[in-house]
Amino acid sequence: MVLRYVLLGCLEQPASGYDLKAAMDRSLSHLWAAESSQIYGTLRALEKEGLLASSLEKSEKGPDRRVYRRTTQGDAEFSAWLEGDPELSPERLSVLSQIHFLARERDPTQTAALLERVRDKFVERLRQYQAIQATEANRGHGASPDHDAVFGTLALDLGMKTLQARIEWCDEAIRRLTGLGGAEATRA
Amino acid sequence: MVLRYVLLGCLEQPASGYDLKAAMDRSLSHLWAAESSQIYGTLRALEKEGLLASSLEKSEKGPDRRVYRRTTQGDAEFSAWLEGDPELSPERLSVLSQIHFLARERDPTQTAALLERVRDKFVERLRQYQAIQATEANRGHGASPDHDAVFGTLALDLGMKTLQARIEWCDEAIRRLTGLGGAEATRA
DNA sequence: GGTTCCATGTAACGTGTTACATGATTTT
DNA sequence: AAAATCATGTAACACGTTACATGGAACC
Repeated sequence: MVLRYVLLGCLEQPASGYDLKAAMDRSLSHLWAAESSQIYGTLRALEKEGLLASSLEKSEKGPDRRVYRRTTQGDAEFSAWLEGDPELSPERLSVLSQIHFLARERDPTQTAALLERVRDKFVERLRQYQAIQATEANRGHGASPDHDAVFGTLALDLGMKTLQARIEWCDEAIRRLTGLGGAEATRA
Repeated sequence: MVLRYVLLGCLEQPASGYDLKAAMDRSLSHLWAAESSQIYGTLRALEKEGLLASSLEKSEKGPDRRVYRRTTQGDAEFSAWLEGDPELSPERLSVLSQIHFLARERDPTQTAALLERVRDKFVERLRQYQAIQATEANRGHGASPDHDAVFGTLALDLGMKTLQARIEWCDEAIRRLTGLGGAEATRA
């Protein structure tokens, strides 16, 4: 239900599935990623529904391209989505299950060790985000001053804030666990 | 790849699919939820792989129950998962796409309004978590002092910290946007 | 002639949801 | 007799990933 609208949104200008895949890999990858197979399938579905129309065009290099463009119906449906209710996907962080069962079946030291590893992964991901942010800051000083500069970083900011909160959570949990293991529980 | 291990983990004591569904709804719902159909299917798959064995047993009320128990192989595989590498599922918050395109196609005021609505949803979810935390604190003062008391709240704490971070992000983004709309951008 | 890039797809699988079917037993 | 609860499932769909197939055109 989301890729549909991402594709519609990317189709302000007519484009082929190949173009869209490339565009998404380039500038939307940390927002929404998709494989070619899924993109092509979704485009066909959108055309069948009447939100897109396509035509075959000769390519300068390579085989013919199927170029999609939004129909008026497509414009309308995209607008409706834009202004519609924001939907929050349910969160499930799978690693919590592992922590839960490990804490039940093993001693606090092992759970703390697992939490350290989880923490490391969060930190690593945070560093990746910081690296992306650094490169985006570099290329974005002559291009588009307001929009891209503000919103390119918005998604990254959210990711980073989320990660920082989770890293802090790991730290606190580890503190509580090593406290339990070393000194017979502080209170509880 | 996760429900498998949640079920294995819940099967310290033999239980039927129905029992497991009930147990998960009761105490693991904010960790990992699953529908009956999926649980029954996964149980059959696990039996086929040799990690579980089942037998039909008469029920006091209702039809016969298929009761599953872990095999030695099941024990081994569950242990391996417990001690294995923690996996972080890739995050994609679908609402970011909506924000992205709205910001591109509409004025900052509308984007700020969307962010307010997103914020409201985060706040509502946070309140739900707080309510759960309150009820869990009440029922958990005679039962199991260390384990459940500490780990029942761990997952909730993470959820709440994550939500708080996201609420702050909304606030900051709204501030930036209304700044842009009102006073011609502070810098950039 | 081989590699790389362009371009579009198919098939199979994995995970999860929704809706429904079936039938027993217990409660009202 | 009807409704609720116990208990197990099937079928269809939705979304997404992985792996592979096909073939042209360009570059070395």
